[in-house]
Amino acid sequence: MTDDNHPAQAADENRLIAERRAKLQDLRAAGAAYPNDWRPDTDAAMLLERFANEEAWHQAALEELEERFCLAGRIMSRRIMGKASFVHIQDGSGARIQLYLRRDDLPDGVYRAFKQWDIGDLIGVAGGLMRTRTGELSVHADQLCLLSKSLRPLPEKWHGLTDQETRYRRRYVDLIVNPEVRETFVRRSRIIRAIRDFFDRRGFLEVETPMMHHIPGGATARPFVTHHNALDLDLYLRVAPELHLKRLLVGGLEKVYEINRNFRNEGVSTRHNPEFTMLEFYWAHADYNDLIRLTEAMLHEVVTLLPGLKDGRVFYQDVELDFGGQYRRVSVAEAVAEHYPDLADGDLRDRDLLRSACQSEGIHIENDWGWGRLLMELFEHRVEPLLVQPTFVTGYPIEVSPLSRRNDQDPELADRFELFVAGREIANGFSELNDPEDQAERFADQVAARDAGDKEAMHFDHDYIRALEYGMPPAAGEGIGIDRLVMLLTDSPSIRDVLLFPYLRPEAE
RNA sequence: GGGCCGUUAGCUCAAUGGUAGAGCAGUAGGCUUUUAACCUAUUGGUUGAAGGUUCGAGUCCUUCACGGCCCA
Repeated sequence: MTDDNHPAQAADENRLIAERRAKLQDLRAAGAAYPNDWRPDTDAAMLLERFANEEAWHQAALEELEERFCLAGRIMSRRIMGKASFVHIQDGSGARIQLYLRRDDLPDGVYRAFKQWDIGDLIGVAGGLMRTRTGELSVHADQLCLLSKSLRPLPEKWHGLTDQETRYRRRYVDLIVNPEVRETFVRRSRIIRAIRDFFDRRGFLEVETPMMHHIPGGATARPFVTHHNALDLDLYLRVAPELHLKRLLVGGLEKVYEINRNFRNEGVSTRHNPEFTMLEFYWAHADYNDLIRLTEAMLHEVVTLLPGLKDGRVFYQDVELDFGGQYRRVSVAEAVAEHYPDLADGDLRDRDLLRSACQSEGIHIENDWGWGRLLMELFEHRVEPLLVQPTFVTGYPIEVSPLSRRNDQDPELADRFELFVAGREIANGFSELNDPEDQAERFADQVAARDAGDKEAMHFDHDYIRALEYGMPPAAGEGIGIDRLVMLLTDSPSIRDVLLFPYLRPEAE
């Protein structure tokens, strides 16, 4: 910081801000700049709800009501008509209520001071209620004070703030002027609370495991690297909590869940943010079929609890999604066979045939990929986008499932599923691999893939193997992308719309 | 990473290569039940940044920054 960045003399200061800053100086001189002694006893939403009935609460009834109300909110609009004014304030409830200010009904000098205030200022108001000619419930003020001066003008009242970049960078302004943004984040909070409640009632313990890992693991993804100064040690931000949560299964915490941030060092898009929120839960003495049933129950409950969503149905980008009842189940092989008629059932494990199928689809492939990886490429290419209604996909190849238990009948497949909705992966769950020797071999395969250049492949986690060697109960575990789920349930086209502060490159100087 | 589009006043937007404008907000005045209040007057610009072409660039060209959409 240099001298020309002094807060009172910022170089980019424009005239509008300068005018308001001058008003603030006057307030400071009067010793009334930033008081903290106003205590509202209600809010706009409560008043609008309580007095919603216009017939019962007509003007005369409101006048007889010997009740005074005290509110605090932000000035959103003003209509000054000489010795009386109308003002709309928006308060912490998110609702707006009109104030009627009449010079002769306010203490001396207050009305004159009010005329110096600006849209955006935070004010306190007290008074009785009234209804205007058009029937709008209004607070007839007999007390009024300025609580916090706003130096920066708010966006225009009619068009508001529409520039996407500014909305994401200045989310605080977006929240003030775009009510649906507030609604989205209220709903996000409700969704997460409903999920916690669902698991708590079933005896799951919410836990917190490390964000900083010596060995990144639990997912195939590139990690962020950071550095611990005192220990002079590089650390990785976690890509998944999975391996720690399963250590807890070993330790006897047999039903655990964590809702927290993961960090993946990959591109940024409408579906990817470098940090994102995952629910992961682990359940001893259960398998992936139990997870499928639990997931259905959870989603149905969450959707039903959200206001305005009945019968488990929700509209996402004009498509109706049905989260009620039992979701469709299909195996990877079935789905691929259905959409690639040239491939017969027996071809789906034929590496050469799958390679040529990928090539004719224009899919980039690597030489060392086995049939499992190739099959998944075909699946992602043509099937995934078509899975609009909630669908559980099962029968995943072991090759792409390094932490899953092998299927008893078919050791090349994992006891695993993924849930797709609106063409997107929402959940990934499987019966856990608790055989330490099998797990050690699969880590070794991952290390070999790493050495061959796959930067997303996992490291060998010796302590995790040691934990398994103590004996992990048979279990199933699942991860659900909370941001993607919230996108679906708030009809948000971009992940940035469900993150309060999505990642953006630094602003240009 | 690639393609397309965008960036002009605080906000929302105009402007054939030829004097940078409007609405809202602001400022001054009027108005004691308004509803995007109204009436009168009026201020406000490094056109994202840097180069280039041109007598002349918001507009055309190049590079860069940031964002949006699509693709990988």
